[in-house]
Amino acid sequence: MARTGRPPQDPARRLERAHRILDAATELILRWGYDKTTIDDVAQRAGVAKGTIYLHWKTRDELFTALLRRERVRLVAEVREREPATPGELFGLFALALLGRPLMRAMLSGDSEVLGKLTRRKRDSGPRLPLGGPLDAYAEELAEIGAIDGDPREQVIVITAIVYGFLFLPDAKPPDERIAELVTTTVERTLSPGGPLPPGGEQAVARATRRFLDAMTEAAQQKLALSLEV
Amino acid sequence: MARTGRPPQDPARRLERAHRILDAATELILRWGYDKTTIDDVAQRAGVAKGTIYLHWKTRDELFTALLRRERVRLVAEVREREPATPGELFGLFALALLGRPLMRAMLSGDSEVLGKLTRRKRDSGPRLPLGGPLDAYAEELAEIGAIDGDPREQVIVITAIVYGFLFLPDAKPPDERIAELVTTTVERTLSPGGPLPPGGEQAVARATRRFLDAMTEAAQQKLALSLEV
DNA sequence: AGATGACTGGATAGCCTCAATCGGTCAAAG
DNA sequence: CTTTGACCGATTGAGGCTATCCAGTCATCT
Repeated sequence: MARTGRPPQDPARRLERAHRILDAATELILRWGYDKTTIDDVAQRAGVAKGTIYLHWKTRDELFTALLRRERVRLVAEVREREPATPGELFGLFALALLGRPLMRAMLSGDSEVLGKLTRRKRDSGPRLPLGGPLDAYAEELAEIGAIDGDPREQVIVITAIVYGFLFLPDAKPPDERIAELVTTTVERTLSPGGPLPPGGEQAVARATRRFLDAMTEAAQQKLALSLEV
Repeated sequence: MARTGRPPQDPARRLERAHRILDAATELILRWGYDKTTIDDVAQRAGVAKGTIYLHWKTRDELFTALLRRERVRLVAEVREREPATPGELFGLFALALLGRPLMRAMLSGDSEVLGKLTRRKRDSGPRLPLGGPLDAYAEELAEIGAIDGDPREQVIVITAIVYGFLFLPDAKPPDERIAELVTTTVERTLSPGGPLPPGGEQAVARATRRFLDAMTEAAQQKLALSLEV
């Protein structure tokens, strides 16, 4: 993703500069939308020359990709820090984190106001929710533990639908925190088979949840790294 | 909505003609989208002269309004015929009926491919789901019976989110019938507090559900009538 | 009376041209 | 070496003009 030459003088400073550029880009895109945000604008706001941006990314699109990947890393980190112990808590926190990230929401809803011409391109390719293949594995694991009844793959669809539905509530009445709680209880009730978990089940669920977030974190960070250094 | 003069020769024939026009309009709008469907097209397909259409509706928009209202009447009728006895069944059937009605789905999702310039206008004004005020009353009633725990108004939001989420599943993998089932069980699990209903509760729920559908039917039919006569 | 379709005028699509813009490059500067 | 910003050329969009289209009307016909 980044330039092909060897790393520059001070990798730390270089990274810091990359983040400064991404900060500027994020701000401008949220303010003016993707179409109206130019590389010159970003450069000026980041306090670098235009050419410098091209030392980090080959094209405008790659800059934007990096930006989204950074968002995802932060989103996952935000969720992980709160240490959810159940799927309900997990997705409640995901919903909350998504609600607080306008760029992610624009991405998921295909908001053409913000994304401009990227609307179709990114939406068709990228994953709909910032959860990749690990989600299926997680559901599988929960099923084995006995914390899910029914087909795990189908439950993944159900959960996706629930989170989506809450994110794009027509007039989003309750405050974000309340929406997150509602997601939590809805997911909880939907997944739980009714019966109690086997002994040690809760710990197993908590461990599986932690592992899922670790996997997400790892994957997200690797992707981001591709966008920040060779 | 319709013309101000007195009713024409044979009211029954007039009504049949109105429906023929709406049939033609529905077909064309689904095929070409709203923007590209002209009154001339509709007239030709319905086998009437253009002026005749204006004997029924004052403007193009009113024709479209009538069309949507007819869709809603049919949707509600379809659900009611299947006699759902619980909220779960009710919303599962709603989801199923919505999935089978492309115009309604386009409306709800704001599909600009189909709706063209109507996208914003209608979406901002009309109700998001074809469920009006009666829904709140229904939830209230269920709460009194004991079939809902928590704030009924909030549960309405939850249910709305669930149905929405399932309707616009990113890649809609399961077949429609399965989606309907999933909606049913999700709503069931979300609403019920776990404890058993009081004696006679099931009948009470079934009665409330029937009443809700009656109210919806009545309201929808009245609105449609406004679009078809005087 | 009800029904028709030719007609109107306001809006829109298409097209062209020209100027400004902006993504991307690279020779020169530091 | 890293960084810069003037420069290049493709793309975009404003402006203007014309031809077409189409919602809505109404004189005419049945």
